[in-house]
Amino acid sequence: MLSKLPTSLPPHLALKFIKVYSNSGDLQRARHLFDKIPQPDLPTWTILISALTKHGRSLEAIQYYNDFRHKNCVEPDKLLLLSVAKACASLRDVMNAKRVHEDAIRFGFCSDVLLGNALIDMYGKCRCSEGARLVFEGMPFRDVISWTSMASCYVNCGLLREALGAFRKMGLNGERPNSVTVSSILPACTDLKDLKSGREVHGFVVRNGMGGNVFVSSALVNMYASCLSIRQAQLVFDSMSRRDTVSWNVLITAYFLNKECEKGLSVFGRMMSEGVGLNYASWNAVIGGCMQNGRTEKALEVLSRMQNSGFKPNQITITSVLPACTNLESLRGGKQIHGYIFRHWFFQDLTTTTALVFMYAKCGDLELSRRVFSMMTKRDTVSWNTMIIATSMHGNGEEALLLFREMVDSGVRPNSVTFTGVLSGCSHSRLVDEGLLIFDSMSRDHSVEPDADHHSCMVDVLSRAGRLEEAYEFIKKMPIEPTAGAWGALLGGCRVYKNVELGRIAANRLFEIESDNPGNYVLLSNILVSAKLWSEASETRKLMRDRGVTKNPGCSWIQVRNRVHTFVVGDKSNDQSDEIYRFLDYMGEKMRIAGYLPNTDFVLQDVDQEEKEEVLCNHSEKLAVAFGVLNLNGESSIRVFKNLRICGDCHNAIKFMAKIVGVKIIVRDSLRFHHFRDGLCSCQDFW
DNA sequence: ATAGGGTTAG
Repeated sequence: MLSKLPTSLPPHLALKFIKVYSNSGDLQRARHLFDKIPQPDLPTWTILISALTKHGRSLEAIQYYNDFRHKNCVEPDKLLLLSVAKACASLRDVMNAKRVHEDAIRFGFCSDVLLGNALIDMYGKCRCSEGARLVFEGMPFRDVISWTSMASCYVNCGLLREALGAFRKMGLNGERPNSVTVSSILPACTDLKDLKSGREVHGFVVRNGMGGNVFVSSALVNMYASCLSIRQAQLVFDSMSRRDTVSWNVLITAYFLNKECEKGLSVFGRMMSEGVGLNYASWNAVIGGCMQNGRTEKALEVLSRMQNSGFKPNQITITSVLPACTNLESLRGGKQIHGYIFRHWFFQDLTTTTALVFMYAKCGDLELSRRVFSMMTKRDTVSWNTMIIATSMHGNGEEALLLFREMVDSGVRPNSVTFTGVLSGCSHSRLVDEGLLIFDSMSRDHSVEPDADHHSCMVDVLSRAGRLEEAYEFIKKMPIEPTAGAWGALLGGCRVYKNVELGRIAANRLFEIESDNPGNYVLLSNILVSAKLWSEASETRKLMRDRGVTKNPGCSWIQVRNRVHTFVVGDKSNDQSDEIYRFLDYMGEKMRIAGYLPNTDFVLQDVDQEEKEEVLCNHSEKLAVAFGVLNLNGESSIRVFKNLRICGDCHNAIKFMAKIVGVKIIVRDSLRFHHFRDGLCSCQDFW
């Protein structure tokens, strides 16, 4: 068909054909025809560009608009600018948004309410409140839509107080808010947890009879759930005359946010039995809600029901369930989800990719974590933070510092989480001076005020480097009340550097502010035992018993094929327990020949030397490592996880084992990852 | 012409 058309149509005919093709949605042909016209006139440009925008082909619309500007022979009309403004809004394209605004001024459309409103909306979607305000303030006449768009823009930009201000001001300026205004403004109250303003808006809704609008009433449910209580939210929900899927979704989310999983699930059940249509957000609200409340199993169960109901997990579903692999440290499951993400092109999404980076890091594979991060084309504060935290967890402080520099250089603003990440990296790599410099630069260069966590990180930086007196001085000079984190860091340092005096001070503070944490009693007792202060050590353990505090049982686990195998000290319940102990015996001989000396400091009981060595050989981490080595299946590395800190003797023994067996052994304890390879550990024995 | 719900880091 196309080839039979004459190559150059007379202009009026070309316009007619482009119109026909555009209206029928055949934009390929419309473009084809358009491209052949040597000098299109204004109506032709306008028809094509507005058709492209209307059919969601915003990128092409903007390209043609830039062509149009380049040729510079015709002036744009209002309709053309309106279309391009819409295109910029849908792509959140600030750069071209500014061009449209410029043209509107240059060609004298500033006083037009219709175009002005479109420009405000465009800037709002682009999250550029300055632009929107310029347009808004330059308008000679403003209607409800101008005010509503301005308020929406403020909400989009996170300027919630300003949004409420606009709502209040519009009444004074003689414009009455409508239901759209109200449903735009209520999320501001919700996010601010501002019950007073929320009630004020609710009053307005009642006085003006807007309660029947589902947008408005659903927003009210959300507001009450966030500002007052789930009960009040339920009351508003019950009084609604009309409810749609979104209203139900709001209620479900509210219950999960309030940690009432069973109620959330039962609302979801009612939704199904009452025949309310479910959509993706409904499923995602339940799955995400379960995940947020630690109900991983339930989340996975709902996920499979979702799939059985004909909903394919979408990008948000996947991002919600990915932390299941992160928390279960299931590298296998995580890789499967990565495959799904790859096949469905979800990897373009920042949130999803960030969750992937974190999953790989927490599952012990920093290399894959880096690889995913390096492929990201756009990075925000959270994604940079995630990579920084990932490298810090693995003890690569230098790399964390480099990432931090790169982040700042690329113009992404660090927040308080960034600094917790960087500083903990410094503490794991003995970067004391660097840590101090970063800490000092926080408020000066980045306007982030150091909080209690940052101070604790600094105590950790100093303590881990053995500068215990300085760490103690730092605590004493802190402008805020030192938390358990700060004293805990000092106590940890005292354990490594065997400082009884400061250890006692730190522990005694911890026994007051964190009296139920068994770890503190155990740490002090360990310090006292290694100083041979047996009776004081047993007093500490007595104090712990008297207070009813019980030691957390240490346990280690490892995933082999599809199963997680868990070990406690002296465990003999594994199918392969006999082999494990035989293997450890055999290893023990080889290790001794290689120069390994058992470090019996780590045995608490006052027993004789031989017995102490016996006790050391059955620590859960050694059992899990042995099991991993026995079940290598051709892998060159194994990953073991432990709930408590790795024991010092185990740390030493695993170095020897990695060398003798010739594999990479990765152990994650409660504080960080240790990469054992060829007789050395990545933490440089600094843990 | 302007409107609501589901996702990532400590």
